[in-house]
Amino acid sequence: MRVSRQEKEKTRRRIVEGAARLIREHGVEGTSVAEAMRLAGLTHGGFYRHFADKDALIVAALGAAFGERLAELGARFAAERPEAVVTSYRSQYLQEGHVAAVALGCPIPALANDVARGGEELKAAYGANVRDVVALLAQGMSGTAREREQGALREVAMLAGAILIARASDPDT
Amino acid sequence: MRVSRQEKEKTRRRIVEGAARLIREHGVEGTSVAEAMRLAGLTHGGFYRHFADKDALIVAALGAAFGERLAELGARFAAERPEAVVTSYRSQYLQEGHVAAVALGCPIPALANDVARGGEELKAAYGANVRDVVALLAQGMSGTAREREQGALREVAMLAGAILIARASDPDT
DNA sequence: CGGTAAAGATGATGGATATCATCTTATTTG
DNA sequence: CAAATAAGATGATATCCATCATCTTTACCG
Repeated sequence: MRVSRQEKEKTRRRIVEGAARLIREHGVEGTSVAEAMRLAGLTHGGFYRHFADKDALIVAALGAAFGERLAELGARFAAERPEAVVTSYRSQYLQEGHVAAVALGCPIPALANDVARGGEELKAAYGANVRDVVALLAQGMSGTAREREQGALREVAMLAGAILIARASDPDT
Repeated sequence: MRVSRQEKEKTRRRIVEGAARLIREHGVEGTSVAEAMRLAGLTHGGFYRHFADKDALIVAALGAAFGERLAELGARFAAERPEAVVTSYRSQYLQEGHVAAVALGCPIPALANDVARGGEELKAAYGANVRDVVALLAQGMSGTAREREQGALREVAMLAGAILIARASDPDT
């Protein structure tokens, strides 16, 4: 049953947003096309009306996951003084809630291994998005432009590493 | 063709050490039992003479990967002043060579996502090994015991995050 | 030293999954 | 408004993989 153009667009969005959660929680290999479609309320059949192949979905889903996160960070800059953002972001990031909420959490730690083992296109998208996050966060740093960039990168690496390790360990560390 | 007891033990070691490389490079799901056996010069058939199931191999391989790393760190403490170890470890860790050498590199970043999505047993093993690494590294820190532990943990998180991000990005960041 | 059991090989089996083919039904478009 | 077309459903197909069954050969135990 064919649906209208806008309906198709909404469907696509639903698929991508669902997939953005699935890949963070179960990984790229752990996410099947059929499951992504099911989560969007569809069957596997129509998938190729929206994407060339599974890889294309993954790239789109990665973008959506970063989009959520960049919006969150942006909102924080709109609401607080820039110098306060780094501290508040860090304390929110390191909360137990974020460790548990993989599916909606930051994609930098959640997808790092998957992307590292993925194709060039995926790495390019991930890298560009990481640079965006770092650039945003650098606005809340002090020092020269270079120092702020370095500081933001170091901060992101530390935060991502901490979440990664926390999620991969039993309730300790 | 049955082999001697020592031969079997050597075979097992070969399987585990090969798997320790494979899982770091291709992930747990990306590593097949058959491939691990092939890398050890065997066929898939004999696998269950050595392990109850694939999970058991993964746990053993994880332990082997951490073993390599702990030995490396230990050797560093034997060769340098404790205060020098943190700095030298960091500079070696962050080298381009380590980014490229996933298969033989530190398992903390290489396996984090896989372990986070794995079973309890795997997480327990990972967590315990991370604690060992942190405890060792803490010997090269200054301050109270608590501060040294905190500093080592922060250092490990930062290093792992940096490698993770570097591997998941195109040649930038 | 002979019988038994086990290491490893070969060859199923069953389940999962990406992708393709086809069908139905509704939207476009001329 | 009718014909063309496309969204989504159902149903293959082919591949990969973990695990099991069975066979051969050789180590080990009595």
